[in-house]
Amino acid sequence: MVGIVAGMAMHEPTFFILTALAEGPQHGYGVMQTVARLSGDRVTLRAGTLYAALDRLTTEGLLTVDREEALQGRLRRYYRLTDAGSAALGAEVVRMRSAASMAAARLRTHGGFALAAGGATLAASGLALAAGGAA
Amino acid sequence: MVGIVAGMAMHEPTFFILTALAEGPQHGYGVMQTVARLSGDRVTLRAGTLYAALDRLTTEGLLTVDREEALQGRLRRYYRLTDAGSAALGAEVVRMRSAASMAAARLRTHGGFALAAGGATLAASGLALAAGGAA
DNA sequence: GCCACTATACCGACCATCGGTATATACAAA
DNA sequence: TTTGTATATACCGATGGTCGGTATAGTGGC
Repeated sequence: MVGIVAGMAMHEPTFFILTALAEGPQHGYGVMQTVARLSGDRVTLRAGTLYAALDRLTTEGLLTVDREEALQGRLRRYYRLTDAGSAALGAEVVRMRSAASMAAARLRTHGGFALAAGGATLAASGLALAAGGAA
Repeated sequence: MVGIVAGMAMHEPTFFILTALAEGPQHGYGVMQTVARLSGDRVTLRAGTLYAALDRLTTEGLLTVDREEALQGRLRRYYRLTDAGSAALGAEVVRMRSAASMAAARLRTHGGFALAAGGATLAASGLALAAGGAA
């Protein structure tokens, strides 16, 4: 079973969990807060989603347990990205960018519609991303 | 004034169906082929996924039936994006780009892993890792 | 006659996510 | 004191989009 990467797109909560951990190890509850912050409170992970995903991603080899701290009897389990996890997140970034530019191009040819409300911002971010990728 | 979708991320097949229709009306089977072509055969829609999605998106107001052609007794139902559908796809493009740049930035600060090497190399390494992990 | 292609459509199964709940500790407010 | 909120992990049933397969039906090739 490949599944892990192979081009299969990941769901948004999964993507945000990996993104939250990309900067360094964090424990579950910290991931929950980071994801909320990163997404501007748009994605608020449920406990069920979070811990199920952490277990699943660990099994898949994208995450690993960094360390466990016993804080006043409460357990704090820190997770971090494995190399495979970084690669998977990186591949997802590439996939998202290519899909986004494909859709944007087709929306443009369609005519009338020009990327609602975010035209300038979108173009700017696109150029910035292109520059970053090329550097 | 995006608003319509409220930020909920769509799944990849749904995204590709909207993208396929962004250039102009197509019938179901045509969408299936366009999606396969756009994704380089990575996303091959199953009949169940396709027609269920077309129905669902029509109910949600993102698609509408453009026309129906009776071709030698066979029905050809053409769908097209509504304004809401174009807006939803545009919003999704913005969301994907912002999420991608966020993840890329965090991967960079992490140090070890850099996107600088380029998309193709990155994708290749991801696939290589997947193949290795399968063993 | 059989198979592949076009074309729409239904069905059961899978699984990630959602929403809720349970557990336990600490600290602040009523 | 009791309640409520925040931290922190974890289980449970329900939902829903996708997957994989199948049904139907006409066309064209071998």
